[in-house]
Amino acid sequence: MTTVHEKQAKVFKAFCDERRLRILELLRGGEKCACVLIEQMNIGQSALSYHMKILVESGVVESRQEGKWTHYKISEKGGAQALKLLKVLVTPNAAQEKSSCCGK
Amino acid sequence: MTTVHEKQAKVFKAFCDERRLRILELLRGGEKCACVLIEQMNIGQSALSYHMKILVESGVVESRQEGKWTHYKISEKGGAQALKLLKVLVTPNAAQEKSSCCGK
DNA sequence: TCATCACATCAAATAATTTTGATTTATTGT
DNA sequence: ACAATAAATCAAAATTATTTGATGTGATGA
Repeated sequence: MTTVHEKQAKVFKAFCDERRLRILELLRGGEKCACVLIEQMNIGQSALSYHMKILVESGVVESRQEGKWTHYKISEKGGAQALKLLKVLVTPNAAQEKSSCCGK
Repeated sequence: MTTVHEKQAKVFKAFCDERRLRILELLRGGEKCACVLIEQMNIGQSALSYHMKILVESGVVESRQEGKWTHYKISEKGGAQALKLLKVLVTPNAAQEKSSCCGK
């Protein structure tokens, strides 16, 4: 079973790790193929693949196959959705309950 | 030494964990004291304290001491900063490099 | 078809995060 | 000053995440 919070957490997994932020920074410069990311990142092929999977599953990055190469880029749609979700998460509800505790 | 990516990752640590998302959801309803969070969350006192520390360090939540009670709420400023940062992270750079790889 | 390349996947090892229970610190009321 | 309470902190255990090296898969070109 996968809760709504699990799904939301998945989106932000993209941004809570140093290496993935570095990858995203590279992708901000435009679409990159995996081989470029590997050499720019000083990371093993297998580890990169692992991080790319997390990024793609977050929706923030999309991949495109071209022959035997895989190209990655930031997903406009995914980015927009992440922003929208974050906005909700940090915005107080319309209906504010009064904290009924601590004598307050 | 703490890199810029470490600092950025810290902000999104707030959102990449199920339990912290649940806490944030509760805080969206208004300021809550730790004791309320503990009973609503079904979590140990010590574990809650751990998560609250991460949330506060992310800047997204602020705490207020009132006697022996600690109250937490979503930080308007912190939320806005997180949004601003996320927008940058998912927005392509003005200067797009052309991927010089894979014969492209 | 065969060898090669790019990347995904797997299992094991390693590292980081989270939970738990005990202890400490600060605050309150007696 | 003392006992009681809220919550932070600590160390150990439990759980997850990440890296590594080996192997698998699909595409390419000879």
